Amino acid sequence: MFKNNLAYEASAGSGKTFMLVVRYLSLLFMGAEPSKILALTFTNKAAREMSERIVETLEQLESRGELKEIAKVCEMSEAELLSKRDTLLKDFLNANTKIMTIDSFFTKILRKFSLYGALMPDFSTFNTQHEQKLLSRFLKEVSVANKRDLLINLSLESKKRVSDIFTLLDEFYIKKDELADISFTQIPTEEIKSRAMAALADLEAIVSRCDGASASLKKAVEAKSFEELKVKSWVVKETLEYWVFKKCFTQEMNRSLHTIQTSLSEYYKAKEQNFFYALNELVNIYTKSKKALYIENSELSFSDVTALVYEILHRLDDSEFLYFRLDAKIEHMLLDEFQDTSIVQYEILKPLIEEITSGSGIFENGSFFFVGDVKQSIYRFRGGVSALFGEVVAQHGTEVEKLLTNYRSEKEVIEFVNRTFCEKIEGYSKQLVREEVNGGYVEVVQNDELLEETLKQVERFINAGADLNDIAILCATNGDGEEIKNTLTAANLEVVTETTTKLINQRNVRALLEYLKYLYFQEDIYKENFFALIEQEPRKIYLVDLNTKTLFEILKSAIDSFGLSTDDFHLIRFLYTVSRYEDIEALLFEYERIDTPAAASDLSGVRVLTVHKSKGLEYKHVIVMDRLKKQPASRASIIYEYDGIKLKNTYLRTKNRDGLDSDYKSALAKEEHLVREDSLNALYVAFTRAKDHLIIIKKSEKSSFDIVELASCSFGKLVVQEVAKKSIQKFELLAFQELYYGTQSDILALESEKESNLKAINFGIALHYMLEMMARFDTESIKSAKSMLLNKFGFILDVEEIEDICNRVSMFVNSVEIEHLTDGTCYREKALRYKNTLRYVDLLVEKENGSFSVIDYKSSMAFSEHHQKQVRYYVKAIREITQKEVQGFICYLLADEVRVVTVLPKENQTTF
DNA sequence: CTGAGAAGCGTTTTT
DNA sequence: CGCTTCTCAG
Repeated sequence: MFKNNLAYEASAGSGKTFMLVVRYLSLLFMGAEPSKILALTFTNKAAREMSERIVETLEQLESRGELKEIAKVCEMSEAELLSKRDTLLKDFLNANTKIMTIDSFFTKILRKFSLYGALMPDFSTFNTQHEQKLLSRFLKEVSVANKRDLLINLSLESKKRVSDIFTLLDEFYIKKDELADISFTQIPTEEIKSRAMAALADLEAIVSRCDGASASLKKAVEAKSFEELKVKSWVVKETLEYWVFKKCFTQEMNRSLHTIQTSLSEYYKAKEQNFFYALNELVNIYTKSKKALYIENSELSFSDVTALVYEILHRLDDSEFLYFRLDAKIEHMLLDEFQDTSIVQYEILKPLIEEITSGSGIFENGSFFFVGDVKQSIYRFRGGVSALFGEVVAQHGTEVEKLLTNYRSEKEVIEFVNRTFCEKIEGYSKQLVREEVNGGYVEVVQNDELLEETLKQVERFINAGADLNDIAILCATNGDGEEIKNTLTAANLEVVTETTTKLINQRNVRALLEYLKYLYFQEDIYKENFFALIEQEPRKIYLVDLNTKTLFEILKSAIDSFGLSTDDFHLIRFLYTVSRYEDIEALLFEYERIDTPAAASDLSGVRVLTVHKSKGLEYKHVIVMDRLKKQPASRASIIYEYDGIKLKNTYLRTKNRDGLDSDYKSALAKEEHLVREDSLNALYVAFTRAKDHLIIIKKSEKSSFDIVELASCSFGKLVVQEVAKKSIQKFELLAFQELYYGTQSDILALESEKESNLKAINFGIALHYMLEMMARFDTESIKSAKSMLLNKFGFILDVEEIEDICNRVSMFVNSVEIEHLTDGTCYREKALRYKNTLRYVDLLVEKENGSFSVIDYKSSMAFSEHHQKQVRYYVKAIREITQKEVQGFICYLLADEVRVVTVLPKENQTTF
C-alpha cells in the first residue's frame, strides 16, 4: 500500500537506495509527473546514481527485485507495470526531472530569484569566497560604520586574530536566523575584577600571617593583576585544604576562594556577553560586505546561497509564485540522507513539506518521503543536527518504518557491527542477517606501525586472490590518506586516491609558492620557508626580473636550479595550473583559492579514502586504519546548545569555566556528548562499508577505536571468491563521469593520469589543445593554432614533440575521410548536459540531413576499449537529447597516419 | 608521590 | 591556542 507520509530509518546496507528507487518509480506508475517529483540527495554522485538507477531499473524491470516491491506499493499487477514501462521511461527521459543535491536545488531557486537578491542569474558558486577581498571590504565597512573600536576590542579582549574572528562571524552569519531569539547585553567587568582582587588580597593577608607558609604557597597567592589570578590552578578547586595550602588552611581562606570563584564566573559570563554582543553587531557589517562582494563578483559560496534563499523565501509569502518560478509545483518530495540536513536547509524546505502534507488521501496534495539513519550522521560540523530526523517525524506526523535487514554484508561483518555498537549507540537496533549468507571475516589487528601493517593486510588480500579494485582503505584524514598512498605506491601497488587534498598544500608546491613570495616581497622569511620546505641549506637566491619572464619560466628554472624533481606529478600539475595566471600578483593573491586536487581519481587500484568520503559506498574488502596522528582537540570556540532542533543558547568556550558555572558545564557536557556521538557514528560508517571482509588496524595508545573498546580478535574466515575481472571497466566509466568541469584540456589532464608516462600526458593535452584552437579544419588555421600551442606548451614539450603534433594535425586536416566527417556545422568542445552531468565532446558535427556525428580525438591506440565506451555514452546521450540519428567516431591521430574508427552500438550495454 | 607552571608540539571531516 | 610532557618544589 502506498503511504503518503513515510520515513525509513535505514541502517547501513539496508537497501536505502533500493527503497528510494521503489518510491520514485511507484510515484511514476501511479501517475505522478516526473517534473513534480523533487528528489534531493547530498552528493552529486548520489544524485547521478539515483537517476541512473531509475533508468536502469525501468529498462530491466522484468528481472529486477524492485518490480515486486513496486507492485506491492502501487497495488498493481506486475504485468500492468510492465505494460506501462516503455511510456514511463520515455516520459522520464524527456522530463525536466528534479533529482539533484540539496545545494543545487537551492542554487536553482536562487537563479530563478536572482533579481530579488540583486544578483545576475549566471552567478557562480565556490566553496570559499575571496577571503582577502572580503577582509578588506569588511574592514572598510567597519570603519565607515564607526565600529573600529568594537572590532579592535573584540580582537584584543578575546586574544583572537582577526582571521579567527572572521570564522566566528561566518558561523553567526550562517546561524543568523536561529540566533534571532537570543539577545546579548554588554556587561562591564571592572567592578567584578576588583571584587576578585580584594578577595585575593584577603587571602594573601592570611598567608602572610601564617608561619609555615612555603615559598610555593606565597607564590601561589601572588598575582599582580586579575589576568594572573584567573590562570592560577587553585581558583577552580572546591577547597583550599590541599597541597601547600594545607599547612595554613582556615575556613576563612575558602570564603575568599568562593568570592573569587563567584566573581570569576560572573566575569566569564560578562566576557562572553560582551564578545557575542560585539560579534552580533559586526555580523551585520559582515553580511553587508559579503553581499556587496558577491553582487560585484557574481560569486557565491554554498552558505551564501542557502542564506539568501532562506531570506528570499521568507520575504515572499506567495508560494504560488515560487512554484511558478520553479516551472512546476512540487507535489512529491523524496529526501535522501536526511540526518545530514542542516537546520537552515530544513527551514527552507519546511513550507514545501507543510504544503505537501497538509492534505489527505493519495496524491490529493502530494506525498512526502525521507530516508536517513541517525547512526550515520557525521556532518555536525557542517550544521547537521541529529535530532532533526525525530523532530521532523513529530512535526509532520510521519510514519516511520525501520529497515532492519542488511543486504550488504556477510554474516560475520554484520554480527561484529551489532556487537560493537549495540551497547554504545543509543537505541541501536540489531541488523538482521539475511538467510543466505553465513561467511565473512573480521579482524582487529593491533600494531603501532600502522602504515606497515596496512600494507601487510593489503598484500594479504591480494595473495588471497582479491581484485585490487575491491579493496578500500578508510582513514580519518586526507593527510593520512596521502601517507598510505605513498606507502602503497612505494610497494608498487596501484592506488586510487579519493582524498581531497589540495594541490597547493603539497610540500613542493608550497615551496615554490614561498619562492615566488620571496621574489615578489623580498622578505627573508619566505626564503627560509622555501629552503626548509625543500630540505636544503638556505643560500642566496638570485632575483628574477618578474616583468620579462613568465611565471612558467620562473618556476621551471627554479625547479631546475634547486634540483627539485622534474617528474614530480604535483609540480607538473602546478606548472600547468599557474600558466593560467597572467602575472605573479594575480597568482600570489589568488592562489589560496586554487582548488585543483593534488591527485585525481585514477582508474584502477586500491581505493584510499576518508571515512567521510566513503559514506554511501561499499567495498568487498575494507581496511579501517587508525589515525596516524593524535586526535585534534575540539577547538570550536563557540558552543551552541540545542534543545532538539532549537538553538537555546550560545557559550564561549573558556578553559576552567566548567568548574565555576553550572549552565556552562551542562552545555559543555552536551557538546562533548555530541562530539562523542559523531566519532562513534564515523566508526559505524567505516565498519559498515565492508561487504565480505573487514580488517581494523588499531594502535596501542590513543586509538580512535577506544570508544568502542576494541581488542585484537578475529571472526570467520578470509575467503576471496574468484570473480571475473569485469568490475574494472565499470570503475573506469564511473571515474570518467566524475570529470565534468573545466575545459576539455583540464579534463584530459585528469583523465590521463592512468598513463604513467607524463610526457604522454602532456603530449595528449597539447594535441587536444591545438585541435581546440583550430578556427577551421584547414591548413591556414594550423599556423595560428601552432603559435597558441607554443605559447601554452612550448616549455613542457620538446621541439620534436611540437613538430609531431603539428604533423599529426596537418595529416588530420588533409585527410579525405576527415573532410567527409566534418562536413556540416561543427561544434567544438561542446558541453553536453545529460542526466545531471556535464561532459565535453571534442567535436560534434551536425550534418545537413539533421543527423549528428560525435568525434573524439585520441593520440594513441592504448585504452581503446575505454574510448569506445566513452564515445558510445556520448552517442546515447546525444541521441536521447536530440532524438536524432547519431553516429560515433574515434579519430586516432597517430604519428604516421590518421585512423578513424566507427563506434558501433554494443549489445547488452549496461546503462550507467 | 603530587601538583603547579614552563616548555614543547601539532593543528579534521565537505556540498 | 590548547593540550601533553617535562621539571621542580615540597
